[in-house]
Amino acid sequence: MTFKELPKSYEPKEVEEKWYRYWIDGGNFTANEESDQPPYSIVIPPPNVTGSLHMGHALNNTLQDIMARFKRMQGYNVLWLPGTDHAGIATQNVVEKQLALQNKARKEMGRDLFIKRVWEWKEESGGVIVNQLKRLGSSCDWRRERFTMDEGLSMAVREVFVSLYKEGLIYKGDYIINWCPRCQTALSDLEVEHKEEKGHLFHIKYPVKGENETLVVATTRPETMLGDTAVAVNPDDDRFKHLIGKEVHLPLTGRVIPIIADSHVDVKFGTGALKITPGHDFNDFEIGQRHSLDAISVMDKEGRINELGGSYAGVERYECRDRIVDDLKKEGLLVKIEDHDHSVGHCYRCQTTVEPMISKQWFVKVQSLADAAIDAVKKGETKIVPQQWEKTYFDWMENIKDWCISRQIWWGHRIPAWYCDCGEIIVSVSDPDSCPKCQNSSLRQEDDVLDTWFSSALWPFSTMGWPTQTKELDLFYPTSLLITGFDILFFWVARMMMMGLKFMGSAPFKEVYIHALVRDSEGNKMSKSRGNVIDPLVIMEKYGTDAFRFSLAAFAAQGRDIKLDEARVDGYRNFVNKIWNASRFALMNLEGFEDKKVLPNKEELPLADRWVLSRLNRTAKDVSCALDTYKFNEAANIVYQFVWHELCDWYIEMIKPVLYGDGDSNERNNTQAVLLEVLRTSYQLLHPFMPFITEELFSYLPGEEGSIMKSRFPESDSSVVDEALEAEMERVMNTIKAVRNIKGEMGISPSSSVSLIVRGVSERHQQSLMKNENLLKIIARLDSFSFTDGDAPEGAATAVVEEMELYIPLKGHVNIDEEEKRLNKEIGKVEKDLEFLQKKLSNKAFIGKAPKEVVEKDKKRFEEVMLMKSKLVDSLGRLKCLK
RNA sequence: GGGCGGAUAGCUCAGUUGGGAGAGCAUCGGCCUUACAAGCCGAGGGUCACAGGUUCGAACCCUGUUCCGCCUACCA
Repeated sequence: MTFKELPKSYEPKEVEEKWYRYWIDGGNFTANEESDQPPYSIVIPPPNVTGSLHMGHALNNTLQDIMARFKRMQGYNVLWLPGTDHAGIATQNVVEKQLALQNKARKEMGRDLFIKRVWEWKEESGGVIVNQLKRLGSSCDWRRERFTMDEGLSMAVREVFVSLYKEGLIYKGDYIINWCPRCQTALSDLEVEHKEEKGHLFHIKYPVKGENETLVVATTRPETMLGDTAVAVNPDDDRFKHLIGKEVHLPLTGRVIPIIADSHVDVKFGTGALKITPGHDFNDFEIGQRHSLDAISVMDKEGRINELGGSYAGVERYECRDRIVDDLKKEGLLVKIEDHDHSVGHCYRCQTTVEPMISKQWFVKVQSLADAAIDAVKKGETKIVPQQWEKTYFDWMENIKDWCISRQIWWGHRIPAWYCDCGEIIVSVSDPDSCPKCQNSSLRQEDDVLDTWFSSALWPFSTMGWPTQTKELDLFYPTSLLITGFDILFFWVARMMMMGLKFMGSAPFKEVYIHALVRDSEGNKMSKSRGNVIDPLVIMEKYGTDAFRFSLAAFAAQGRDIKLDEARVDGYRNFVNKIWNASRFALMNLEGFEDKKVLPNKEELPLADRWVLSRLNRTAKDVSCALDTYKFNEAANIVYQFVWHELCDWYIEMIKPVLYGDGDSNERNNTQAVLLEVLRTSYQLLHPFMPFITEELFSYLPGEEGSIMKSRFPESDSSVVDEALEAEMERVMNTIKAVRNIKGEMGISPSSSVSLIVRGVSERHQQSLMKNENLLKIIARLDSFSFTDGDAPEGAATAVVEEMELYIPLKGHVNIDEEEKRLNKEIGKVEKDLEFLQKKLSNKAFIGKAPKEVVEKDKKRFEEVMLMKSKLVDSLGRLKCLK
């Protein structure tokens, strides 16, 4: 048999491109709706079509890919369904900006032309993030890629809208909503970002009508006084009781408004008198409703004062604030201005300060939907991991308010409602030809489009063909798992829960894994404005995709944000390199290997081989277990530890004598077989994390054809796990470590050979050590290895491993002072242990109350350590005699 | 205001039923040992934020405090 040799170093780039193409061409990512394998499904959190890959995406998709590849290798029929989101406002903004460069405006173009332009943009640039996901190695079923504006998904949107409308769960009305004066659209509560800002509290005198008295109100937004329709005081506030029912002159307007009593007013805040502007404040709106006050909108859609603002008409809202303050000062009505910090709402797309406004909008009545969504999690139909997020989910769901779903933009699903001159509103899945009431055929469709999250709320089933009852839906809904960041728990997860339960009758996911946010190494959120963004593509380019993915997995501890430290990525790049070199070693040492297709009986194998197989099986079990519970960091660390420190540091070193020597060819063949088996299994364990290098290396293995993706994920064989054997190996390893320690501490060059004499060994251990003599000699670099029953050798360095005393004669270059120092150090350590154990064991309460096993264990330890100490002290005594 | 999370080695972080604190990087010392110097071997380094409590025993459970982060809210 001849074997391919590996190139000297791993070149990620070429390998990654090669294998990704191979996987795609081979249809390896394609789910099969005809398969009778158990289904496993994940829908991707669709990134914005405008987006480009950031760390959040990279983490999110790496974790999904790990699960997808893991489950696929376990024999599941995996569907990982990808796609993008049309991102209404964001996309419209992007295209508008492009148009602005050409001095064009959306409104001049007209709706149809603009939409056409957006589609063109989508075709050209919308694929960026998809390609970046591919670069990451994502094993999505790209044949099923969806876009929220696809025809099928749009149909689902209409179905849902019409159905909810008919049931009375969608309504239209005049309410106060968040308005972005720049985007010129309504926003839902969630789309408003609150930020702490330094502001002022203006104290303004409102003269009481017919009295020689003024009522002072405090406000942060004096410009809204133009829309005041009352002043409210607390009904229990003695200072103002006599004013309730009277009226005040609203300064600068000539209007007169009532003084009302409402318990919402906080006696202790400001002046205790609250001006009420139902047209521009959420609270005031509610108070206004309670007291049947008029709600006056004094601003236009761009945030300028409108004609109802009298002489201020046309003035921008903040400019108006200054002017009003000036004017109040002139009239002597401004009492004072205090500094006051408060939180101000901003548009999540453009950061403009939002303006609460009264406006005709469409809403979803969410209470009943939310109740069902709460139930599903309470019953365990959907499990949220880590569980702490359930509380957040419940909290939000329990306090949810009706969802404003209409947006005054063009890019999105246009609301399927048509208006007839006769006053009829037709809500219908298909475009109506004429009014069912008056037969008039000149109908006008609603201008507004739906919130993007309305369509993404349907994602788990609309992408599988709903409302058509497809095979995919049958097989893959509900999905097995959703992986997403907590930042869209409300935006998206909660809404998918509501819609899935409503329209599919079951929750869309069995489990939801919520991962953390990726931050910079200081712990700050990455953002363009902070300039601390680490571009995942740059990292992939520098360290390779596998190293990057492995880093993300290793960082992904549950419930904790990730502070990405590039040094660790560098460390995992070295790990990739290590794997490569270990493989290279193996392939260089396969001379004469005959593949017998089956592993030798373990009885025939030497200690090292049996040990590595035992460890390997344990590792396989632990990795599966960790992945099943979404402990990605544990899984990564377990396999890292095994491959580097057990396989490379110990096993490969231990088998070198067998592979290099000209000894028993059968023994060598066995070891070669074991080495290949361990490598193959390691690649399989690593594959979900590092798809590329493992596929590449797998292809070099003799006897392997086809993709590692199609191979079976390692299942642990518990009959191979052997604790006694692992203990035996540990004794050998500790012996080697003791020799290395003496050499290191005594300044003896590692290459200089020394003798090892073992005294006081038990018969069993002696046999085992003798069997491994060759191994000990080579790895510990000994020129002789022997046992003695007689006196301890003189002039030797000493160590104690279990019951064994180890002696290394130091011959001519003996350094007694050094060895004395070293022994004292060892004795010091041992004494500390003894002191601790002594204290514990002399505590009657401990002996009496602690479990027997624990007490026994400590007693045994105490004896062992006592023995060790006496041996070390003896050695020290003998050493002193030499002086 | 409410809620959640964090504080462990110089740095970044693990530590799930409470039983003598771990990793990687960094540091120090020694090695070109024919897979790998992106490596190998050895060593040093922690009153697990603070104060109480429960327990034979606490990084872990309970209470309180301080500092940091995030989410959320009708903070005029």
